[in-house]
Amino acid sequence: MLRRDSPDYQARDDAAELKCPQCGSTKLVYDPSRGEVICAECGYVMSEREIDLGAEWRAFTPEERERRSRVGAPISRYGIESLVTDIDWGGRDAAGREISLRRKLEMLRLRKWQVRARAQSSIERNLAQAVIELERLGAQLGLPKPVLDRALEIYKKALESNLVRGRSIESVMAAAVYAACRELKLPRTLDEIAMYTRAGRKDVARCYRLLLREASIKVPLPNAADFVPRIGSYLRLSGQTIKRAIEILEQARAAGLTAGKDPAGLAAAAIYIAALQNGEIRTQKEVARAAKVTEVTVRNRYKELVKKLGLKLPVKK
DNA sequence: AAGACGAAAGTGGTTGA
DNA sequence: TCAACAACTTTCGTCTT
Repeated sequence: MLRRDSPDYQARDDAAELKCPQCGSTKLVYDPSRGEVICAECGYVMSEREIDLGAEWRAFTPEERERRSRVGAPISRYGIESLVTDIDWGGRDAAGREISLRRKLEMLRLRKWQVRARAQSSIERNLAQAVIELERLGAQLGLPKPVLDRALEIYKKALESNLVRGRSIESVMAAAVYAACRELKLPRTLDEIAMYTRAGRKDVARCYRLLLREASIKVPLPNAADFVPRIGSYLRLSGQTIKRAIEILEQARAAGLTAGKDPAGLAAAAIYIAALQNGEIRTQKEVARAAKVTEVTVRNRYKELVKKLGLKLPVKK
């Protein structure tokens, strides 16, 4: 995902110097909910894929740490099954002797708890796998911790609603991650997430819809403006241009041009126009690539926006 | 030569019967 | 479950810079 030739890659290196690579300012603001470091001067987004590995709480005493910690020892992928013991029916001990009624009753009780404990552990076992999956996805997509937390919450909900049975843990978790991204307005497309999942896009999409319906998860509609900062920073555009693009989108929304259109395409078109107006020329191809849509879509949207909104473009010489 | 443009045919997903 | 449908993509020829 993070290619060596992408601006993001560059940005990550630059972030170590705590200096904006665009304007050189040292005034940097960290937005933990998005996992982005933003230049306060020009709006440049650096190292958007930074991951917060720490806990989101602080503890000053060991007791506090104990109380606030929600995790235990690392969960190992293997060997969980082998820890389970079966208690046999039948009233004989290991040597084949009849055992007392008292002992039998005690064993009955033990067996009952054994079964209960195992029923619970099946959920936990599933969850353990799911967490592994979540961490893998999170690392590959470069998602900040709040998103991962939220994704796990959603996944647990799905698990409780019996939505996981019959589906792969992987695809349900991918759907949960996608939902969490949408909720927290961290624009990741379904394709990006599906790219790192064996289940495939279709499967993930189906699970996602299921989540929305069955687990009553509400997700705000995708907003084209949410895509702008990411695309803008990829193209190394100035803060003004990004601001202008968002303005254009706001106008478009007010004029009712955004309904049913691919938000990424709209964002790309707005950026293309804004860049042109500010003299930071980018080709349609570049913008399209950054927004992960085709030139044609950028073109169609941009033509539409210019026409319907009566936007003025600088005359080309 | 590269970018912008538009037409036409193809694709995957949604909707309504 | 199927067909109609809208939006987007792919492809390609033409025009502009």
